[in-house]
Amino acid sequence: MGNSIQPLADNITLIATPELWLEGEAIQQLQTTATLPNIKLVAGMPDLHPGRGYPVGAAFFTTQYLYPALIGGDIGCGMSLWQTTVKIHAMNQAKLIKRLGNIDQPLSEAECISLWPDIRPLAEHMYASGTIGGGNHFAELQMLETIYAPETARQIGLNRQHLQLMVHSGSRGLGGVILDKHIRQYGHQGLVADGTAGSTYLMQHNQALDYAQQNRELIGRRILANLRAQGQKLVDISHNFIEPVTINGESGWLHRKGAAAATKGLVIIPGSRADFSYLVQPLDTVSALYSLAHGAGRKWQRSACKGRLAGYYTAEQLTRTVHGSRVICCDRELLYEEAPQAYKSIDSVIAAMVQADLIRPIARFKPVITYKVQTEKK
DNA sequence: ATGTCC
Repeated sequence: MGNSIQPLADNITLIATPELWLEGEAIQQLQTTATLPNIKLVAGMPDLHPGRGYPVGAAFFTTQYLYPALIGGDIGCGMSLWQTTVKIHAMNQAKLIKRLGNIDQPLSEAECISLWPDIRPLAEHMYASGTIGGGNHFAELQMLETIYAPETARQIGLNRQHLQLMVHSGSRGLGGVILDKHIRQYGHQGLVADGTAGSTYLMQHNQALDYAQQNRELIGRRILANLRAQGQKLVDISHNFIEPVTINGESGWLHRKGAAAATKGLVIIPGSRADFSYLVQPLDTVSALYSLAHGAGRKWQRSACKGRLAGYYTAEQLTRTVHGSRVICCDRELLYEEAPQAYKSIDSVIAAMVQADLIRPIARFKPVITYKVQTEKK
């Protein structure tokens, strides 16, 4: 095994199989980024795809220097998984959708505290609290489809009779404000981590990381409250952030951009809205820079989706999937941009990591209801 | 990605 770990250069590793489709531009971006000063090691995940200058689905190890632009605006973006007490057989889709209601408006401070009495202060960024955001962000009710590791599934409390809830969201406007300010002042260059600029960024980055995690918790609690259910958060893993690490005895900074942290317990990896999501246990991931794929990875650019799909599918048709799940999305553009056809098969991404001995699958889930946005655009 | 830009 381990045949899906491909060295692209002295300092670049790519986790991919021959069957896995990867865009040339993404590999190009990976190689270009690897030549930046003080970037020592680079690992491409099997969901690697092109980003704005830098690839998405990769981890970068630097010494001394931080590259805020590598992380991008959505600092702290991540995935959480909850086990809910919503009984599958006691609920139908229509009832669930009705109860879920509209969660597009930010929660007031009082609502936040009511949902989560132990919440830490969210400072001035209350405006987006409890909201999912746009783009590829979503909340999804799911049901267990296959359990691969019954003992682990039992230990963490996975329950076949009850729905699971997955939340994908980030730091909303906060991370973007931090990056914009930083880029205006210093551009895209790397900054010494313990210098003034570097340490200021790192402090703000840590706040955004914290805010993003709290916001996912709020979203989860908000949805559970609407469903009149309880729930337990099983997993919360960020895929856009920087953390200090020591690799081969050298201390430095691990930058993850669309790469899930593999050092913080189980990881939930979503497929497209018409595909499975996998709960996995990370194994030895040092070859992948302690990271894993964060999803299926885009196959088509956002801008190409409508042109490729509009002749075949109406927006209405895109609100139903092959799994019989429903997509709550009143934004027609987003329905096309996030169509399952725009993403790779999650099985191909998972297979690459299994073959590389990076993960052990624990269970997989199928979508029941995917919530994007309920409110019509003006 | 964006209490988003046209």
